Amino acid sequence: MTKQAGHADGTVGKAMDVLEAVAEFGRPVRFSELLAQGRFPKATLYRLLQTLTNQGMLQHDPDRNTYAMGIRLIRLAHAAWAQTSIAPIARPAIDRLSARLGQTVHLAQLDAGQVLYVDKRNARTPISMFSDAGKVGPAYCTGVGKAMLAHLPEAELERALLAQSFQRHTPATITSPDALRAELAEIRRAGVAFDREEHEPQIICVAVPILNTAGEPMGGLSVTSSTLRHSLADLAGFAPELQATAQEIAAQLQPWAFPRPIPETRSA
Amino acid sequence: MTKQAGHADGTVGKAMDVLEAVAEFGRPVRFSELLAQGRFPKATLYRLLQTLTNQGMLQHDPDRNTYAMGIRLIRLAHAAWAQTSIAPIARPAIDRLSARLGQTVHLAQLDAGQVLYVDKRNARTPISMFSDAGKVGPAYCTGVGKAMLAHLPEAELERALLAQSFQRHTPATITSPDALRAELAEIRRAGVAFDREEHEPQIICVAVPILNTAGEPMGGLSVTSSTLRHSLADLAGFAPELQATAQEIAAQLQPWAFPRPIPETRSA
DNA sequence: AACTCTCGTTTCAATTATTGGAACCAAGTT
DNA sequence: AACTTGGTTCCAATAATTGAAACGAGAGTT
Repeated sequence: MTKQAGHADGTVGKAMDVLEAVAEFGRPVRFSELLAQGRFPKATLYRLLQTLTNQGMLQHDPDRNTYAMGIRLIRLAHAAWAQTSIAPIARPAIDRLSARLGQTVHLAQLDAGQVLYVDKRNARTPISMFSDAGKVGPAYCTGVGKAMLAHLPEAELERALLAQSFQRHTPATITSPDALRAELAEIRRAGVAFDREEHEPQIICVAVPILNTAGEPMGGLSVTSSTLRHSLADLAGFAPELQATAQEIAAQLQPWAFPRPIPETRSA
Repeated sequence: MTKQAGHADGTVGKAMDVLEAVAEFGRPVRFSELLAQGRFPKATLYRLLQTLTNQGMLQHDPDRNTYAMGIRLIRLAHAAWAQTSIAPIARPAIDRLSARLGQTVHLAQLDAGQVLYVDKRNARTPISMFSDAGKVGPAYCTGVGKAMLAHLPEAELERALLAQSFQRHTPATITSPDALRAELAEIRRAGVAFDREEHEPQIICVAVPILNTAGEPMGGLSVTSSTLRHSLADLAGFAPELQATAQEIAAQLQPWAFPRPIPETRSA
């Protein structure tokens, strides 16, 4: 029978699956726990784990019989962060924006139709940590998500839309592709996107895309607040500053000649 | 660097090699550049790259025909961070320490006999990022490394010692297990460890372990400086503050037990 | 235009690794 | 001692990987 669509090519695909399974646990995990997920038969999972451990991608604690993320993986992740994330480049600009606005600022990138937060600043605790960044969220109901989706080439947008769950989180959530398309057109026209309590009640935000010279979205930048402290109109007032910062970042981005976002499916 | 980690077992091993090769370039890299390394025959390398790209571990820029680290790795980085790191817990304490001392502060954990830096503060640029942290270093010739090794249970110390390269970096580097054992005994007695230009010339540091109630080292904390600015005696003056902070962190650590449950970040 | 050189992609049969059911072992329970 | 749970190993059928070589697409060059 055919393998399930999406991710399953070769041994490598399976190994990456295992890696992610371990990652998702967020703690050292036992063989049997992974086995219970039913992703792979016993012997296969066993050898996969062994291989990954040999490769230093996982670490095996022989006492507790648990597996955890390995040092090599951390090194690679570090490299990925430094190289393909726009965060290091955007950092100074975001520092300034955050200082000037004194609001919560998010920097995100699009990853397979989802929003990956790569940096975050908060007025109260101006220290940015990776523990804040790195989180993944939906694109269809967040400011940065919609801002980026709005500027995606048609073909890629198509794929991205398929990846959306359109789950209703609040009364304001956009729950259909068509409604989202309309919203995206409006965002494209206005140049800014708003999150009108679409993801969480009382949480609102204004966002702009960071575009390369080809007009493709390389990232998104947003100011987030709550209805208790700001109105949408207040947030709209931040838009010019956001735009300016986004363009500043975009300018820094060019020399690096970054690869385009969302590689995704080939052939099949 | 050449490949160290291993007998390339299976396809997975080779894939990881390719991943690391790309990482080492530190920039988007062409197919031919990787091919020129002679690690793999043309077709093999080609398919390996394709697989990794499909898996989101690499990104392919079709215009420039280059490969770069993929975004999926950043997600994994976040997981690794949340899972192996005491940084989120230690953060407030380190903030305070850094502010009070105005010196470069490192927070590290022991990982398979190596030092994994999980946070770093610098007086000049008080923003801590994963690009600073995430680095891996030797244990036998760094302050934090020795501080942690000194408090390892005998069995684990044994394993850790086997993982040390004892490579000479400077005239002061400790280059034998026996010499290191003696140094560790002294550190255990004194409660603090010094790096006396053992890793890099002119770089010195004072470090203390962060111990749990069982006396096992959960991490290490250090103040780093250079001989141009401080003497070892100066650094010794920081020791009490370091100790206090280490204990503060240790206190915060207890309630969380060992593996800290990850705050849920699910979306779909 | 024709030539050619480089770079990337695809083919295909021989080789090799992967697969996973089942047996096996080791500890802890009843 | 019998039974359960959790982890490791066997091994023949299967499916993937392999890589030399052919192929195609551009970019210069003559």
